[in-house]
Amino acid sequence: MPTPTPGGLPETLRARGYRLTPQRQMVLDAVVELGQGTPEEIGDRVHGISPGVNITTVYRTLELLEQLGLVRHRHFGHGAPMYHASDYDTLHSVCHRCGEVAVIPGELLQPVAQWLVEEHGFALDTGHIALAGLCATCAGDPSAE
Amino acid sequence: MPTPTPGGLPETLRARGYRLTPQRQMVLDAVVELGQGTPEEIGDRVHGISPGVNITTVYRTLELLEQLGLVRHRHFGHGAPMYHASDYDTLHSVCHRCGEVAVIPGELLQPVAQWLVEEHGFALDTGHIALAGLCATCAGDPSAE
DNA sequence: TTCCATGCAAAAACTTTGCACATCG
DNA sequence: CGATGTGCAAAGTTTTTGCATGGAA
Repeated sequence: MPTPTPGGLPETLRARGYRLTPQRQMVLDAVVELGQGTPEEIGDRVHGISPGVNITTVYRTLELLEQLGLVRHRHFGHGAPMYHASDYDTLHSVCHRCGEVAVIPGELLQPVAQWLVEEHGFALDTGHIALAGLCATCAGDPSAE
Repeated sequence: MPTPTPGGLPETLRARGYRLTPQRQMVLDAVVELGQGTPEEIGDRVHGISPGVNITTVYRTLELLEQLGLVRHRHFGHGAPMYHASDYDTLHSVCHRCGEVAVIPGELLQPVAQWLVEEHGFALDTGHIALAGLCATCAGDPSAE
């Protein structure tokens, strides 16, 4: 679901004394266009436009963009983190077994979030982790590999 | 909270045609005694008893024990997975910022679990991931590093 | 005695770091 | 022009794999 590129990158960077570079713009664009992706996937996408961009730069840029609040990352349990634009902040479920990912309504965790704040002062970050378990297929068919 | 060592390892292994080895017993013991730990932590503990045991064996054994249902692992968002005995299956919250971990009642996710099964046939595994967010300290004090 | 399991070494996957050159402002 | 950013190469982590030897049954 590629959302239009946010216009705020140049301003956001300058406001904090950072420079606007083509690489930074391309990485942000890639994240937005992909919806979400691992650093490697984002790098691959950037390479499609500018093959010279180094994966190191992708890592450094993602870190910077996250600091600036433009992107965030989340973990699906295993492997590399998934980066996504800050506005694409959805709750997911992942299947342990086959890796299937589904988007689920974040409001589902609303009561949990409320309990955590009230009891522990803990501010739940709904989008940061995916709920793990077994998808319908894997749960119903324990034999398959 | 070290629980007494479960007695079932030899039987469980034999029942599936696996052999009982000192390494397997030591790894399981270490997991139980630690409550939970990363493969490295578990390896370190085993080394305290038998320095020759290779970390490779720890990885392979944890995988086997998980397959046998004797241990499970969970992710705290970042870094290495935490292995724990199957009966130590609790829900946790982790702070993004300082890493603080708290145990929280698993029943909190009961409604979420129910919704997931009914709507998607998805069997939520409550203990597998920790809920991420900011602890009271970090949430209230955004300046600190 | 016969496989299964282990140790060791090397590779793989993912990230980080150091440094000289390039480039934004 | 000067400070920041990038590419490149190398190293760091964590985990996996291949293979010959060792050990449980």
